[in-house]
Amino acid sequence: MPVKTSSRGGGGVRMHEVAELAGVSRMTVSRALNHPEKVKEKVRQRVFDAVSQLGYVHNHLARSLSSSKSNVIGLVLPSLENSIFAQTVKAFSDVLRPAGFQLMLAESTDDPKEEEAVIAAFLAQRVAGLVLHSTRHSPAAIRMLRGANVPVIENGDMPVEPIDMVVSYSNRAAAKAMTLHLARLGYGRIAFASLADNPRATERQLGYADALKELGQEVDPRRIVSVSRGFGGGAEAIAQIERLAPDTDALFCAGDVLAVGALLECNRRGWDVPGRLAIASFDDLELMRHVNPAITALRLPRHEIGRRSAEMLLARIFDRDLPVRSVDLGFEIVQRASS
Amino acid sequence: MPVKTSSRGGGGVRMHEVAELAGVSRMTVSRALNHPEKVKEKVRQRVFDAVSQLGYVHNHLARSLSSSKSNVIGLVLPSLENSIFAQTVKAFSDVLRPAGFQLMLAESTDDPKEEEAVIAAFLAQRVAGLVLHSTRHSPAAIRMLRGANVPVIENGDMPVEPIDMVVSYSNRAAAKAMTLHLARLGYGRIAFASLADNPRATERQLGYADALKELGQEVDPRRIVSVSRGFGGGAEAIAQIERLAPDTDALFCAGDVLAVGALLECNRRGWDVPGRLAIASFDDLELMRHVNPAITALRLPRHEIGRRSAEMLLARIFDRDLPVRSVDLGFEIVQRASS
DNA sequence: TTGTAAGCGTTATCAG
DNA sequence: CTGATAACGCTTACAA
Repeated sequence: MPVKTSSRGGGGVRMHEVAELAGVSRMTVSRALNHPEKVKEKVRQRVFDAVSQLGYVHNHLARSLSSSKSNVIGLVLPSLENSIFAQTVKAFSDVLRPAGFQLMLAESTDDPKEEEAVIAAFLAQRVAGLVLHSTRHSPAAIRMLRGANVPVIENGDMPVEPIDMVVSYSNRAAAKAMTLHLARLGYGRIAFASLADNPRATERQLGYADALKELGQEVDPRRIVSVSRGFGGGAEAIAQIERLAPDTDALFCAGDVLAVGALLECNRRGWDVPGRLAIASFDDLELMRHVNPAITALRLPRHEIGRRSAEMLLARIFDRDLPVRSVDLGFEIVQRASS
Repeated sequence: MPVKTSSRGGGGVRMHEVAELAGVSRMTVSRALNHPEKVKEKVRQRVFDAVSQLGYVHNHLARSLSSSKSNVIGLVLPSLENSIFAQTVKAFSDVLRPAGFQLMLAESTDDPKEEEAVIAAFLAQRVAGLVLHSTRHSPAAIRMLRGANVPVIENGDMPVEPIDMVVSYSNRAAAKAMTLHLARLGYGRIAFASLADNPRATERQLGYADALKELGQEVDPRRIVSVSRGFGGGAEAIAQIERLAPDTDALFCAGDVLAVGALLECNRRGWDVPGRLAIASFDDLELMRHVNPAITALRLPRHEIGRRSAEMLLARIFDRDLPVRSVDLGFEIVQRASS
């Protein structure tokens, strides 16, 4: 028969032991920890003393299981390496940590099957809320999310059919606006550099096409170049343009890194920017302001998206009324020397 | 025939219901889920069918509580915005996800008190392991970690007194090596651009001083410039050098972003690099190879650090023998056109 | 304000 | 290979 011992090697201190040392019941310890105001000051102090004396660490696993309330939020990003997501993650953390929530992170690689697996894993952890930086999901994923009855925020675009809540901007509208901006500046042969296998880049390309249509121009396939990720992709774009459509006078890049890569390649070749070729970026990084010339870019409210998303999630978790479920935070064109 | 729905409104399906539908006990369901090989194929199939028919989602909270085994790893980074950490996070994720582990992320801002709070929060979640990208911790934090008996990896430097396991490189040794490299190239008045409040940058500065000493040179305080973070900091460094020590012939930057900022500022001013001023970076980013001229840099095995750390963590979690507890992955000097 | 009893949903253990 | 039973450590609901 197992002997009940008060001191368990390596296994950690239990609430019960804190209670004993403080001379109260487990419930009082629990309350002192979760709702300090509901315990008389003197008792509370005794409890806290016992906690620190024993080095007690509250078990949130047990708490979550018992209370059916988790304090973990799951974040699914297309890529963990992309620095633009860092701003969003940071914003989430800034709001969530002070509220006592932890962040769980995973990568979907923009693959619906992979995203589905990650969502399943997060639901298994009983996350209190979920943030998806994508708007395309497998039917199974959508079914799981609806069935789980968990607050969900979609982030990467304005989805046609939201799962739950949305905080984003429209890739298509933003790309259209930038293309029109370039046209207004006088550029008449605008090229678009895109990334393959990236649904957001695809939307951006649609926006580019929308703009050309509105301008009464045909989309010239020679001016749509699909390149690989990274700075090297920007250089590829320049090479392709020179080869296929050398009379191009402006290049709109689907991503910030691409734009910088393209600019640096122009620098290297001695092409005048914007004289020989204007460059514009879909996304704004600090770097955009520091290269020579500084790059015209779409400024997207990355930090604000994270903040608002986190706030809406918390509101839902705490059953507060939500005035809106879908927020379009828009974008801003920052005109700089590259165009 | 209507699909059998759970009797509990959004609360989720329990293992018990799966067991009933499959005509087995809960234990068999549990085994089928956790150790499929321990259940007869036919039964296993019945269980899986029941699972998908009911949309059952395994409750890892309950599993962890009951088994005292968590499948979450906590990662504490100095900053969530710094892109160099993205590589590490990615590497962790690549190893941990296939092994069935989730990643929990938090920011310490290089503040021991904040780190302590984050560690406490992670321990409360009963993480299976912890990764700290820092080597300076509050005494209380160290006490908690030792008491918790959790595998810990330290990452950002080679610590004097490791808590548990270490996978890193030595900031001091690397900085010394780069400084000596610049000297060997003929630069005799090398400046160092540092970041305030960054313990790793402080170590790097010590390495810089070590090298000068070895070269028989005095450390000239005019050549040690402390600047703010970001590309702007690089520009500040150039301005300070011009003002305080205009005869400086090489600038070693404590960070990648700083180095790029400095180079771009030189470009802007028309300073020849490396003719007027050579530039070297402590850290290598893809960007380093693309700017003009490409920047000489220390290549640190960021991805390898993440991979090895994750592997060692898993080894410890699964009680496998660990040949070593401390790994110095070293560094590499990549000589490019900027020096 | 504090305590008691009964779970929360799973797994360890041991018996069959 | 499968099942019964007792934990895992905490909180809810209610009683005092």
